[in-house]
Amino acid sequence: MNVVNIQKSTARPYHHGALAEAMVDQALADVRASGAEHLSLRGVAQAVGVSPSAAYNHFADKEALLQAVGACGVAALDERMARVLAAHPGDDAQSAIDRLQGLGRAYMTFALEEPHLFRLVFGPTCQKQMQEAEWSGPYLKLNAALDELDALGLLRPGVRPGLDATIWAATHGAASLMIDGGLPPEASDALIDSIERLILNEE
Amino acid sequence: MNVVNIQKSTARPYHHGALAEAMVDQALADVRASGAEHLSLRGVAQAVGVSPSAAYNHFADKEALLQAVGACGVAALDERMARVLAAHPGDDAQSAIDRLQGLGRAYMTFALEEPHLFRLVFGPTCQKQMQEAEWSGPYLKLNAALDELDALGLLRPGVRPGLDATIWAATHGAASLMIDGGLPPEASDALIDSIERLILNEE
DNA sequence: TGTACATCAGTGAACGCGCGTTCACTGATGTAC
DNA sequence: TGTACATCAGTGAACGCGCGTTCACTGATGTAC
Repeated sequence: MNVVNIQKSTARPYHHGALAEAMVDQALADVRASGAEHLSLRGVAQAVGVSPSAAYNHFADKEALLQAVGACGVAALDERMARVLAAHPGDDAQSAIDRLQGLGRAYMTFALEEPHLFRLVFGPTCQKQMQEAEWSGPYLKLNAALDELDALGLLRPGVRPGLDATIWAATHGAASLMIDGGLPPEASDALIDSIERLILNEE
Repeated sequence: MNVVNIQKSTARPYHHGALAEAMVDQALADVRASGAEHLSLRGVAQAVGVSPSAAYNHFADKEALLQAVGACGVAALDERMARVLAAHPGDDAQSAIDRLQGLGRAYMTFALEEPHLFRLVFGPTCQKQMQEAEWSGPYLKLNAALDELDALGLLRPGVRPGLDATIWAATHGAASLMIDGGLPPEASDALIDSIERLILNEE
């Protein structure tokens, strides 16, 4: 008899209020769970409790939603790297080395813990974002870590030019290969050791 | 009036004869052109001139076809690398260095020229193949090239353990990043220079 | 302070599509006697 | 050498599905006077 009232009090408001954000969150969760290639706009809308077409008030198309998810992925990686830097402040040699090690480890850990997100971030869907400056965060952190090592005289002479790209490539490649089974997950420690042997002055 | 005869003489035989091979070839072309994610079993069947269900006499499912395509991709990469080795025989230092350089360059060129195939080969579809020994070809070639450099005393001391994985990772990472726009295509030369500076004894 | 109205953010039904896979079938092939 | 028959490799129709996107619409919001 008071069913109407109960439903009325429970009813969702007609306007969601933060639909764009809610859809990105849901899509992020879906991608994390099963990969961008299985993401469904309709599925996201349904999970959020909204009709399929509502999405088009906030995103041009499915790809735009995926790009937003990709941006979250970059942010997540960047945050992990920032945490590493915060955990190893200090101007001494050991701190600088720890920072570089930690950045590489964070990168590979991210890939192993969030393989689907990692693939989206670096995949064709997010190409444009990568070409633009979206990447400055993680890349600049690596670059700065190398500059610090160099300033402390820890790098072998002549080795610094291009080293940022090389180490990024090595870390990224190891991450990718570990995800796909080309290298075992334990390879990350060996990689970090190997890189240090290559770039640091013998003490 | 002799339409029937003409058609008869032109008619395809009921049995294709080499359908499996023809489908792999067609699928390979399709993947090359537009990526594994857009491959359609029905499309391949149609292009080959056969009904959609005919495929199931030769492949368990679509993924099996894709794995066969992936195997072709690995073979193509391996062949490029083999050609490089053949082009630089010789026991001298320069030949050994040229071989390593050439292998890396071939790997990155393959990625840039065949990005879709590269992604398939290293993507989740072919994970099992990667974990099994399918990979021995390219990887063993790299490993052998490093052994040769080491035997000639060209590597910096202490640097050889794990170097195969590190260089594979760096090359693979650079290839991936160039495909996705994270690094410009010209980065491959810089990468090769950088690696040489890292691993070779100063002359 | 109240009201008209433009704008915004939803609904829900429909369009049109291509897909992977199954099934009962038939034409072709090759082998055993 | 000829024939029966098992097996192989196709056909083509159908199933069932979920998808991205569009469209005309309506309820809610907020702003100008």
